[in-house]
Amino acid sequence: MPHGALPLFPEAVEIAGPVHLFCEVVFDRPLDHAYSYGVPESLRDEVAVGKRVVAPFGRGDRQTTGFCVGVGNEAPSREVKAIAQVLDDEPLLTPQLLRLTRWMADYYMCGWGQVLNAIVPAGVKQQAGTRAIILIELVPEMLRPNPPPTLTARQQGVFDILAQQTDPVEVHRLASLAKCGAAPIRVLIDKGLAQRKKGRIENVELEEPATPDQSTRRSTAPTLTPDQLNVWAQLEPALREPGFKPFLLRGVTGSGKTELYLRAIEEVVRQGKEALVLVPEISLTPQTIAAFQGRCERVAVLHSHLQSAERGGHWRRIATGNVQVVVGARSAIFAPTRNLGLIVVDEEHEGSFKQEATPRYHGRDVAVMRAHLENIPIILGSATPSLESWHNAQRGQYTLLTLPKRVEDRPLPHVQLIDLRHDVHPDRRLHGLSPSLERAMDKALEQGGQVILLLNRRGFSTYIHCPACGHVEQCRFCDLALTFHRDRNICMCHYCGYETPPAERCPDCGQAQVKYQGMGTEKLEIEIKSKFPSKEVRRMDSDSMRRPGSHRRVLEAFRSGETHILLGTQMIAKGLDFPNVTLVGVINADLGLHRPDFRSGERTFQLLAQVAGRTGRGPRGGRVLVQTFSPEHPSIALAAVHDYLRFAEAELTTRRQHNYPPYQRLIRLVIRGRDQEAAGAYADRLAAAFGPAVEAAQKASSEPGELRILGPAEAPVFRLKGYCRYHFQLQSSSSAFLHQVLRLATPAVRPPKGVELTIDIDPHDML
DNA sequence: AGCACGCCGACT
DNA sequence: GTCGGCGTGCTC
Repeated sequence: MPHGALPLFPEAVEIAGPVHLFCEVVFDRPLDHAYSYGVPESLRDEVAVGKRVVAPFGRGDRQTTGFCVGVGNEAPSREVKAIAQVLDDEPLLTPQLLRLTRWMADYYMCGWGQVLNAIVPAGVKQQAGTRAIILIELVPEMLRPNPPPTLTARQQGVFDILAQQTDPVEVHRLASLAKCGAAPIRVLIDKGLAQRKKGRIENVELEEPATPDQSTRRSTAPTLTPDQLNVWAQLEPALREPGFKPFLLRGVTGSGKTELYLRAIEEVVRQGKEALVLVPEISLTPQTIAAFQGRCERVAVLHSHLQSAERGGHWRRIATGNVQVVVGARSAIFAPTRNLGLIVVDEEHEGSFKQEATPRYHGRDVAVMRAHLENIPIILGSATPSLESWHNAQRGQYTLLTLPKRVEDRPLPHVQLIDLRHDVHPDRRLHGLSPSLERAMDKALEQGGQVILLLNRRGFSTYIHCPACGHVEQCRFCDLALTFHRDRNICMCHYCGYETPPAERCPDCGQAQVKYQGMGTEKLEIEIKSKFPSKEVRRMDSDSMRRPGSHRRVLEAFRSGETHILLGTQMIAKGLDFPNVTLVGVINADLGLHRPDFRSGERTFQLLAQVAGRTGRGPRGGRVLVQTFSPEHPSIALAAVHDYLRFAEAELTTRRQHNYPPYQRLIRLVIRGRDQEAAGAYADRLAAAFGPAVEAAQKASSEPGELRILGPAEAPVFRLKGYCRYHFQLQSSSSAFLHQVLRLATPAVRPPKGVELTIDIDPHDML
């Protein structure tokens, strides 16, 4: 029956016989379509789109959990089985999320059920943090027995209490309200006057939007700079009416992007809608959170370290419309908002938005698709936009908004490149600090400033090397050198986590004097402490930040001025805002540059720009010293002069030359197996299948598709976690054509036992 | 993915 | 003779 239509002859509906109900179910399997099931009479009131159901699936009719993605009464053309159970009281997904995940399954080439399973938090599926309760309500007057049954005084008391209630009451509460036991309630139900209803309530008290201290709460909005006003003038109209409007907000560090996000959020919240803010996990600091909580009521923060019950609680609060602003990392894009009005993706260029497990989605790209499906504006913000987004802005897909200057006209810091080929220590040994950087630190500290040092490598030494035979200690499972961690006296593989105690002598030639070479943050810390013995030094990397709260403690000590020098990995490059930092030193800008990855130049530029932005945020100004062996490299030279535009232009030119994104689409296939022969043979079989698949795809499509296939080749790191790995790179200007070729080629050539094939759409990690 | 069916090799 | 390897195909 169409929703809202009243039947002309109510009794006619009754005699139309039982309307059979059917539902469509998707399972957590790499299957690309839904399966139809019948809905037994007993479940017809419970079944609903977005709930999970249990159904017999496969030859053995195994009871399998799946998501119901459709309900209807049109009988399927084939015979169907019936669902056995409905698992959820309420749908776990909104219609918008169902559409979004459907798109993801197609685009990222995996099962719809796999996507759904991955995005619904475990705490929601287990209904952790809630418990089932029984609610009692009166039977509607028309349906009560006639004549009315006689009631005892107790039963009448319960009845009267229920009559006063507007909502169903929990049994125990009802008993205490009526000052009786369970018996009179049960009798009331038996006599047909009251009925039971299933319900579910929160078990745990959610930490309420951590009431921020009064100083930050409802902090007043600062006056906008002329640049900000200009951006706001373009943003505001888009927030006032529906429509998919993507914006790319490029604002140099310290230019006040966050203030614009906040205004935009306040605007949509005022309209009674919700806002969704995606930030990189690493930026989800107390500082960031406070910025949002200070200006918005009812903020839900989704960190990755939430307990599953907490996460489930937030999800339910969002689903019931009790949250206005959701702030979170990648997976927060799946927050089940009811009436979304705006999406913000901060630090849009960050690689951590890409998930490196199935479904291998990119949070920013999913965000853009969600905004499109919800018909709402989206703001992608960055000081150094990804070239994908930049290209989209250049060709008018996104509206470009620019904040070219820092607030209060503070200059961007002066960046000086130190050529490590010439600027060496008098003793000729390689130190972390060049003489120039050491002098600059002396001066900055002397004047009461603070120093941040970036070294994007954790551990003590990055390789262990025998000077006699040249042997380098490698991971047993990977083609990678082990890093020595002095704190824990262990050699460790940073890819698979393999650990082994340091060898006394070279395992190859028996020589006793193995050298611990290459500089990591631990070694740098020791060097700094010995060179600045009177100063307080703190290190921040994933090793020293293991304990909960250590992050906050280190940052507080730095903010208070107790710590003078803060050194660390890229963890310290993002978002920190300390006005007293007058010097930033980059120990080795080249570290990421020579990786076999077409984005290495982009990443280097972004990292330098980010870390440079950590200084000069106060009235005292600041400077940046960047140590490098390749000062003429465009990523480094242009970062030094804060010239994103020229960098983007240069980088886009090379991307075009090599048919890399954003000009062409890229898909990477990785084949891995413990047995090298089997993996290699499969890679060859797959390669042979591409020819016919391309031909078939060309025949099937109207426009001629082109495709470049690189591979099979050994992956840059051939052995990883004990697997031998081969890979392909497929490039084409048409994403649809790439997908089509893969859909034709891969089902025909299935990997043998022990070999796995991974399809990575728009890959980031190329190792 | 998971499971059943089915067709070939080395064991009680 | 059968147990069990894995390639193949299907799952409403």
